Amino acid sequence: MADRGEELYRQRLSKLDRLRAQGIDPYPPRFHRTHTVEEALALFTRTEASGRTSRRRVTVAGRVVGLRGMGKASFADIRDGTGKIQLYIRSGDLPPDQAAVLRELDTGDTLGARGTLFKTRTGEITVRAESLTLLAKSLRPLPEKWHGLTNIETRFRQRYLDLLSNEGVRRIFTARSKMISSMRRFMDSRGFVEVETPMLLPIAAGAMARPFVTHHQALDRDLYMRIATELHLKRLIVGGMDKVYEIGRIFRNEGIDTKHNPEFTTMESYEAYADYNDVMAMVEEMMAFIAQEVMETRVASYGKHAIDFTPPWPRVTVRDAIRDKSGIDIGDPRYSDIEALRADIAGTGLKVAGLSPAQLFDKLLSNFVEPTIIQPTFLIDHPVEMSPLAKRKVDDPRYVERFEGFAGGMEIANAFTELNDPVDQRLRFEEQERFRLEYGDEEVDRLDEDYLLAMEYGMPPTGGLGLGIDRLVMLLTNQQSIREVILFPQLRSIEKLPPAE
RNA sequence: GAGCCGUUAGCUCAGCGGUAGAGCACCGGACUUUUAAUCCGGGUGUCGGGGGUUCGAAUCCCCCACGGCUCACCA
Repeated sequence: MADRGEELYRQRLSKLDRLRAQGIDPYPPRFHRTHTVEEALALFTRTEASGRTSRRRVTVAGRVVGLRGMGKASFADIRDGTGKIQLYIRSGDLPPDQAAVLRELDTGDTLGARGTLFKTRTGEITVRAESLTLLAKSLRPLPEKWHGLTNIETRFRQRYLDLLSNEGVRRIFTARSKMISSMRRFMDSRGFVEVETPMLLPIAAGAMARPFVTHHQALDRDLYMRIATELHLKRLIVGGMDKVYEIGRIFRNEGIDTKHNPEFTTMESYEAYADYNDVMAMVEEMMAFIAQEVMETRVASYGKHAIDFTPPWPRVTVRDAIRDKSGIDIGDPRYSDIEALRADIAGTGLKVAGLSPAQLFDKLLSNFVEPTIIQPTFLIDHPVEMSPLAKRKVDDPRYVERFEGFAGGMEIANAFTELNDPVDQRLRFEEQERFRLEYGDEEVDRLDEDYLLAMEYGMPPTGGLGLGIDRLVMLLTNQQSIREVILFPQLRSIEKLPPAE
């Protein structure tokens, strides 16, 4: 970056020199303001309303985002985290030793100002500055004030510029923060205990995904970044922590697109003596609660749609949904031979060569069903092959007690009545390992002996939940790309190539 | 991983085979209630990188990098 904007950069460096020559520290260590911008504006409004004529004195600070010189007077707009206020600066009002501050001032600088509040002829609340303190000189120009910063790559690579110039971006991340707080309040109020479990693991299990590999030098062994928090949370259920949840980052070594980032945030919860019906009811309530608290409505605008989170959400079995949308009944006895199912799916034009049974079911769901689900809906009772950690249905062991919550065409929740039969669990993991060998499916779940050991001590009947927070934020802030709701989304690094010979 | 589109000044963009442009920003000057301040003067550039075609390339062709969209994989 140092080779760009060289001219502007040099100009500002020489301003630093001139300031220091005047005895002004362009980066002083501290500055105490008496009011935030928001507080200063409120103070004036209150004073004015009470009919008092005395002018209130404030000290405010912020980044200079606008500068209008008028000869011996200047107007500067400064912005802090709470808002924007105008300064009216008459050079004659300033102490002589501050003349250089005004003379060398640029947009982008951080400035402190003391002065009295008044309203200009055009009705804007303004601080008439008696004293200016330069707090941090900026050496780089801000993005253009009118069009702002729109280049998507720059917005993500230099997110601070995006946040400075695009008001809506700040709102998205404020909403994200509020949603997570709101979710915590909801879980805490129901007696859940928030916990933290390891991110570096000897085996990446608990979900179907390809993991990142890393290496521990002292142990001299490879470790994996977690792909889910599931298995550790269930160990805590075994240990008698009956209601636990974790909000945290997980990592999946897969493609990047508008709905996927390699690291993303989930909330997983496990509740002893609950089943998937209880969890479904909790998810409905939680989503409506968060939407109401953060957006002050249960109906979110998403693209052309209005998504209504009000409970109860429709419940549709996976079998019915697939049959209605694709005409294929995965419960047909003919499909006990998986090749018959493969042939029929191929008949719809989808590519199915080499796919495992779980991948075939997923293909049907993701192509025929998921994109059509706009309003919040629970798809329930998945085939056992897709769900190695879920308990089988008592009346039909080909299916499990599982649900996925969909809205806006995206999966946002995945939950089941947890499998607590250690013998069946071992068989399921072994079946997954067979799928891995037979179909080369790197994304099947992995056998985790340490987890099986925990199960063998006995886990009570438990309802578990995984919820994608990034996608939830997308839905509630009306964003079509996951990169818009992650402050620093993954991008390729720019590597400078040496000049060709 | 594949296809399509894009990359020009600090920012937002035009130019698409014949001397590199505009607005904002920036620099110099005028201006004591402006607010996209205004007025006068100034263009600050490896046209993403490399190679090729051509008398001549920002412009046409090829390769590469990065980004966006669609698809594939996934949540």
